[in-house]
Amino acid sequence: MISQYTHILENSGLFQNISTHNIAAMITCLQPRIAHTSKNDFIVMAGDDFHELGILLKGEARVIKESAAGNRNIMRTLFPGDMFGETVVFSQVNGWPATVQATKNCTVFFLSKKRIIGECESVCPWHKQLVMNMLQITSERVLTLNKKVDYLSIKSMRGKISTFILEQHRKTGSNTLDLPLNRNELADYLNVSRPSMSREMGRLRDEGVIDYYLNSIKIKDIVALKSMAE
Amino acid sequence: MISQYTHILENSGLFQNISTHNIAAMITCLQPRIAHTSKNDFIVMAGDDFHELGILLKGEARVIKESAAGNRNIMRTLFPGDMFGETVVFSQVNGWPATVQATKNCTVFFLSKKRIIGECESVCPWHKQLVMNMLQITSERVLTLNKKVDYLSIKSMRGKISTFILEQHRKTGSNTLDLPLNRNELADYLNVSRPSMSREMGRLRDEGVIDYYLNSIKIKDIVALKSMAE
DNA sequence: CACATTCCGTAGCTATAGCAACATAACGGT
DNA sequence: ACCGTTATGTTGCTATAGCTACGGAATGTG
Repeated sequence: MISQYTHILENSGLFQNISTHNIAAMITCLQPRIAHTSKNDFIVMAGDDFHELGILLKGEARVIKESAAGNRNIMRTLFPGDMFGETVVFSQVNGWPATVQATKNCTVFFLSKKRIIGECESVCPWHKQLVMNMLQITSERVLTLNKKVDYLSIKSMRGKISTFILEQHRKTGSNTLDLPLNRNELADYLNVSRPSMSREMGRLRDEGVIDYYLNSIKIKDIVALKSMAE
Repeated sequence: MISQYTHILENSGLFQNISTHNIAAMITCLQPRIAHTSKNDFIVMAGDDFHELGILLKGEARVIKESAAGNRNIMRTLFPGDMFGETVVFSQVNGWPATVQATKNCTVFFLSKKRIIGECESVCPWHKQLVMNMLQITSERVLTLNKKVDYLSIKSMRGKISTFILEQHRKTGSNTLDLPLNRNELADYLNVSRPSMSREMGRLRDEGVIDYYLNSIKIKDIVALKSMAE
């Protein structure tokens, strides 16, 4: 029954660095709740008081959030192995901030907060790894979000572009680098419009600060580039 | 020696829901490293490979971050009880992204990642609470950052203001509400300029959507307000 | 009360980025 | 090589928000 899904759990981050064999053994101890949800049914509703974390084992689902204005937005689409609710479960928020709706028939693996922390430490030494994984996942989420806030807080187009290029430069150390995103994705990430971004990149090129062709960028004047990033 | 600081640890979030008495007992098991740093000395340098989390017990320190352009920015000021490095420690980042510098003579409490997770479960039942606290702190940080990203992603002035007011409205349920921030702080939070914000608020008032006086706001046309929030 | 200081509202000017629309270049499949 | 599709570059117009500066209100202090 569950054992057929261990390979999915293995790829879910929560169980990283735990061998397939041990995952199978842990499941007994974790006492997950397995739920089957039909297409279009709700897995969790916004506002529900719910103290579990979910991992989608089979099917497909959508995380839907209602904006302050009352619009429903699809935040992300879940595929087998994806986890949801991990942030809410460990916070002291009283209700789920989003709705999860099955878009196909789904099988979902629910874990209670208490079980993750470990009520059976003596029996199950892998709990420590589980907790470590959980901490790692949320910590890295914090770092990602922090970086995103950094970018969004830059007001000028120039600043955003330059900072992004410099960041890539720092990672590779090279003056020629490949953008990991295409123009649309980059514009989305920086929260600007694509044409405006292209225009500004063109200006930077005209001024001899950078050169580029498609997603390959060459830094020609790093001093100037740094000054653009404020 | 350390015992004089237990009341500070008590207020640090990491030790919430653990009694003063138990904190004292835990310290033996956690084997913290206590460091004394003179004014202007560095507690941690950016790039250091460091696997501990810090809590400032005495003194004052600054978290300084170097921007992509090479500028040094003061990210925050630490006071006794404040924790730092908690995000980095549990992620797989190889070096510290910021520098922590003492601005007064400091006493710092360092805890290793391993000790927090707990190497001595049988002896110390409070570890679970410690881990819970850690998870709660980072989870709530994720939620806060998510909210901030939401606001920053709204492009129009109107959208930002309306969304913020609606959010406050949802919390209290009342049509008259007090802003928790003054104009400068609000403008900072929304990452816009104060005069532009004031101007747009004035327009919303002229159009009969809201009314306000200083930090007290009255929603006059909630339907319109919701439509402004997109 | 007088005074300083902080906070807030307002206005004019300007730079900037959004938007829509179109042109061109890369890509992928047949 | 052809064609359809997608990604990218470019441009003109316009709305929007930034910036600076200033005046008035509120608050705090001696």
